[in-house]
Order: sequence, then C-alpha cells, then structure tokens
Amino acid sequence: MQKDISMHLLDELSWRGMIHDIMPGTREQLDREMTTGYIGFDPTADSLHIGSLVPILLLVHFQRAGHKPIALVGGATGMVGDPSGKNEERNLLTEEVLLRNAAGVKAQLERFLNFDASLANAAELVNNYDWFKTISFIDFLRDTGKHITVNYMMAKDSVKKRIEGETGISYTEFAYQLMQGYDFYWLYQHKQCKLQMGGSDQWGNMTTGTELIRRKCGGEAFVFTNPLITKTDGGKFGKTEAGNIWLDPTKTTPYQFYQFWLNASDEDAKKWISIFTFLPKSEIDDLLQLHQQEPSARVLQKKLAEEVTRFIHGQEELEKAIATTEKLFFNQQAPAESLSEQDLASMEGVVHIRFTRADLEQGTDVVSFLAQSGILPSKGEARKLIQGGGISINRKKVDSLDMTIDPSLLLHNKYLLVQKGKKNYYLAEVS
RNA sequence: GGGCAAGUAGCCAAGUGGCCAACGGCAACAGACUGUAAAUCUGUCCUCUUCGGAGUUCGGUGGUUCGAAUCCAUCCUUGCCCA
Repeated sequence: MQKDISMHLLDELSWRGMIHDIMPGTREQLDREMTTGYIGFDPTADSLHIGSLVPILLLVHFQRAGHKPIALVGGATGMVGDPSGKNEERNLLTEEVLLRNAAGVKAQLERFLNFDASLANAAELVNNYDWFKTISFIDFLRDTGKHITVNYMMAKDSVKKRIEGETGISYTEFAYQLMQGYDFYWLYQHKQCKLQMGGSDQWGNMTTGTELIRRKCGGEAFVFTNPLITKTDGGKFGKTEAGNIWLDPTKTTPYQFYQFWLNASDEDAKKWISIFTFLPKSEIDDLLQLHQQEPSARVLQKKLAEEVTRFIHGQEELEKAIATTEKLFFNQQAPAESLSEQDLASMEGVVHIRFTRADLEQGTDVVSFLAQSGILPSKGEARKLIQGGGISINRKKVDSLDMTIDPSLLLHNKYLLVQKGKKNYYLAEVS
C-alpha cells in the first residue's frame, strides 16, 4: 500500500469509526516522521478473542501507513490486573498460567503483522515481563512512583469509580496504571516509541504514560483510542451462547467464527463492516446502498463474515465455512435426506458427536439419546427443550418425548443431523 | 484496636419465623413472527427426575424452634467513620 496515494492514517481510521479520542499533536507527530506506536494485549487466556481484533487491526493499519507497530504482551501487567472497566478486584493468575498465555497470545499476533526485518517499519513483539522482572520495588518507587502524584492517579475514571463504589480497590490494582505508564516510558526510551493506541477504556492508563515520559525525561508522546465495540441491542460484543469467539480455530472453529459475523444485526453490520474489514470506502458505500435497498439479502453480513474470516483463518478455511453454511442453511426446507454422504462428511466446524452402533441397535428414546450424546447436559434439559419445540432431528421437529432413535433414522446409514434451535447443528456419527 | 453498615441464584435486587427454590429487573436459552436480523409477544431459567417427586441453596460454623434466608452466638469478607 503506497503511503502517498492513500489517505492519511488518521483520516482513514476516522471514517472507519475507529477513533474515539485523540491527543492533540498526534497528527503532527505522524506527519513528522515514521513513528513507532504500540498497543498492549493482556494475556488473560491462551488465545485472543475477537475483542482484541480492533487493536490488531489498528496495528495493521498503522503498519500499512508506513509506521512501525509494536505489540506488547502484558506478561507483567497481567500479574497485577487492570481495574479499568471492572467493578471488582480480579483474581490473580498464577505465573505459570500467565507464561503459557503470553506465549499463546504472542504466537497469534505474529500472524497478523509483518515482521520482515528488512523493512524499516518491521513489526516488533515485546513482553513487559522482560523489563519488569529485574526492577526492584524500591527502584520502582524511587524512579517512577516519585514522578506521579496520588492525586493524579486517583483522578482517573477507572480508579475513581472503584473508590466510590462498594468494593474498593487494592493497592495492587491501583498501581496498575503506573506499570502501564512505565511500559510506555520504557518503550519511549528503548524503542523511540512515541504513540500508544488502545480501547477508550484505556485512556487513563495511557495518559499516565505520556505524563511519566514528560516528567521523567521531558519527552513528548501521544495517544489515541478506538471506541469500544458495542451491539445495538446492548448486549456484550463477542459473546454467544457457546461463550467467547476466539481467534484460535481449535476453540472456535472457522465455521462458528463465520457464523458469528453472519449473524450480526443490520445496525451492527453497518458499523462493523468499516471497522473490521480493509475494504475501501467506495466499496463499503456501495455495500451500504445495496443493503439499504434489500436488507434481507444480507449483503453486508455476508461480506463482513467473509472478510473477517479470511483475515483470521485464511481463504481455504473460509471456503469450507461457506460450504458448510450453504449445506445447512441454503435450503432449510429440503429434507435432510437430500444431503449427500459427501455433504455430511465434509461439514467442518459443526459439532461432531460420535457414538457406537450398538447403542442404537435396540433403540433409545430421544431424551436419553440427547443427554448421553452430550448434545444437552441432562435429560431434564432435553425434555424441556423438546417440549418447547426446540429440537429437530434430520430437520424434522421432535414433537414427542417418546420418539425412538434407532438405526432406521440414520442418514446414509451413518449420520444423524441434530438441531438445537434454528442455528445450532450437531452431527452425530456412528462409528 | 473502637463504632456503624452490608454479604440472597450468572448479575442487580426484594424478602425479617411457616403460604420460600425464594417478588421483580437484566442477561441467557427455546417458540411464534422474520431475513440463520432487529423490535415485539410467549415459554424456560438451582440440580437431578421414572414428571409423581427427590436433593442442595440465601457469606461460614454452631445454636434456639415442631419449623430459619429470616431469631441468637461466633467467625470470615467488604465498605464507611474514628484511633
């Protein structure tokens, strides 16, 4: 991507709706020189989830605009816990878990940025554990703590909320912003890093960093934040009944990942298409117009799902996800028998259940089958859902609790297609 | 260390001796309607169940009582005030 013909990074991010707050002087800094900028990622799990997608995309945009991105894994800060957005003290993760998580997160980040060392703006990965592990408490208090007043720290929203709230805040979490501030300072000193990006909830932590840089060495550094992703209906972004949407294909299959985006509401899709894809403005405008004319065609959702799935999982996995989606949803009225053995066997990403033929020979009732196969957690649960009309087998609604499952129901003598609700498919396979 | 207040299901929050598996709201799941949307309406929502019930809950423990989320004692946790 050529720097001079593309839009200014900030204008680009701005029309995409990826900028919430920006510190004055940031634009001038970006114009002045190739700037090094960083974003921190918390190793709270061994995989990133789609909540981290916006920061990842910011770094990618940043690098494409010719600047140098640094992804920081918070191996040290993760041990302390960020109070932002939390109304309760966190549980501390053990060192062992954190090390493993940091490694997992690092491996994922490496896939999205260009680390080619021959580039002037090659991406870098750092772990703040590397510099924090050797700093003594006394040194930290004398060299860093001395520069920031408690008054300043208490004025931060994240801290103020906790102080005024019911649960209070421990010294540990109170000190978090100093650690994050120190990260910025360290990167400023060692990597000439002059910019920090992050979610809008991080504004307070981020500005502690610029303040520290100013007071400790008279340097000038900048920050900007992206708005937090919300859903129009007020729900939490990135959650489904199955839990988080992870970037790790073994935790969330590409099919499930694709489905998540495809199921975006109209309103959300309009916002998300520009944030989560790299499509140019003209193309997005066209899509928005198409969407306006015929929302039921869901062009926005399809394009969104396609682009994001490709970015995370690659073309091949995307095609499999689309193929499975078409088989399951393209013609829902078609009887399950019309699906070929090949169709069923190649459904990657739907939940597979295995059971032995012997289990079926004498026939079992649906309720036991659903509970024993693990599709539902208990018989009671199975019973309730069936009574509520929420279970289909081979696309036929189960309308009786007495229904018997036996080999005659098997598709191609091998499969059972079980649906919980409209969208959750399970493929049970005899082995 | 002293004083005051609080701890109820995933979250918020009613409930002050039996009618309590515990009002209500949110979230979640399912159904109807649709476009695999949104909104709306309906059902479910501690666990298991042979659908008759059974078991375990209201910070912990012990007690009073025929009977406790509710009363008493004690301990723990949290917040506020004082030292």
